[in-house]
Amino acid sequence: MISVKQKIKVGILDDHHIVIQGVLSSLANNNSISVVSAATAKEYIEPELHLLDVILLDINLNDVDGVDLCKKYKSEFPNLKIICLTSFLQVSFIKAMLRNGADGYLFKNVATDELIEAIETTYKGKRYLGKEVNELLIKDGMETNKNRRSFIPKLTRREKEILALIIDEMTNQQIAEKLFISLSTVETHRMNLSAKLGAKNTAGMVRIAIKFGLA
Amino acid sequence: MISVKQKIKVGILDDHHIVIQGVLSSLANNNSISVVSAATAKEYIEPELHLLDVILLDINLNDVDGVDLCKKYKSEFPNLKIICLTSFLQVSFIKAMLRNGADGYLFKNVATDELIEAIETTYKGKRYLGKEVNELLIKDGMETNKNRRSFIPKLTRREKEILALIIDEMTNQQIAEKLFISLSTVETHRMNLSAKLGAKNTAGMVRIAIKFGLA
DNA sequence: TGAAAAACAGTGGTATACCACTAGAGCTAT
DNA sequence: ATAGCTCTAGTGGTATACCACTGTTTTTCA
Repeated sequence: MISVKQKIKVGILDDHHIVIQGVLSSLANNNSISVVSAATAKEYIEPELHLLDVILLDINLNDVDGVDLCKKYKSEFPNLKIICLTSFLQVSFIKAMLRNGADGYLFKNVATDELIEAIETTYKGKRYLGKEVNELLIKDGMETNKNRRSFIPKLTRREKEILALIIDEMTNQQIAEKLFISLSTVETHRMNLSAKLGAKNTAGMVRIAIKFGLA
Repeated sequence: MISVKQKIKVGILDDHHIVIQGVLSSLANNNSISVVSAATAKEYIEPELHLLDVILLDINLNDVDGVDLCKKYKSEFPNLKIICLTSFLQVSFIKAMLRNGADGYLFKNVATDELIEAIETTYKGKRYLGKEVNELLIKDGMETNKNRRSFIPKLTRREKEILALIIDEMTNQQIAEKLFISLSTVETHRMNLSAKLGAKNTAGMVRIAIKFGLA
């Protein structure tokens, strides 16, 4: 593929040099991502925020709360994608970050592949949650479900209907015929479902749906 | 689509006229399937077996055991596809029929769509089990699992590995790279998995795998 | 009753899965 | 040691899913 596409401009804000080093080396050989800014204190990176497509943000910065920072950055730069990269693997933190506009959430032991995928995915406007993060939310969702408060994404009636048919091995075409709607409509619903569930493809959608108890 | 393809030649053997009538009317308007033979006793249909692509076979024939019949027909006409169409929704019968070479198993309350799909699927050489049948086998598989005897399809080490990666939302390409094998190989494994699990697509594979406890 | 949400539908792609078929290499258990 | 798996890999195609983007109509409910 010969294309002169723009590299994704990434920034890092993290207390620990070692983390920054790790990310830099992970992304060094990647030709679709360039780290244009890295800092251990927010003062150093804030003047460059407007240049960034994606920022990797830690939660436990020594002087300020990353959760608040997330909200602040997101309101100042709505187009900036924020990926939380942290060692806090706690549902409360994850939910707080997502509520405050974070586009991704990764555990610090993330593999290079996943880091790259997270950056590319959020850059494209989709949410990306690390594997452990997803599992944690699902587990939490099932538990809190009984407590009337759940992280289970709210699906509309039609979406649930279509989700069930997808799990039932029907193709979009078959679903369209069954529900007397057009193929496009089914595809649209499917895209929305995929986004709401945070799935990357059919396999993920089915897995998440079943684990959420939606099937 | 303008094509002069051969219709699938189907036969029915069932005690009850009403069932035969139902199948005939279900398939009457279908232009890819033609019912060329229907009978309430085996003597009437056996001379025509060699003409058939697919036969719908009941289990509880008044004079003879359909399970044995299945084995007999299959050995005489290996290319004949046998779909068991019965009101016996019991695991023991289902297993017996499948052991004896049946290609499909449907409950008699089957919808027209599913009947057609079953015929087309088995005609193409794939196994087709009705929805209720599948669920029953899965449930049974999970229960008997504890008793050291299970209907869970035996997957090879590599197949399990690949199945897990599929459920983990990886594409064939990504799996190939991860396992250092070619895309073709992954596709082959995927096809085998799909067949072993009796799934029609990724969605089904994931659903069945999770319900079998393979994930 | 008016705004928001949901459902519907299209265009125009690209990526991926699905499928039938063949076939060699390596291992493995009677 | 040989028949039968398992794993590997290919060809060449078709079907389906994926995706961004835009827009209209219908329903819901504050």
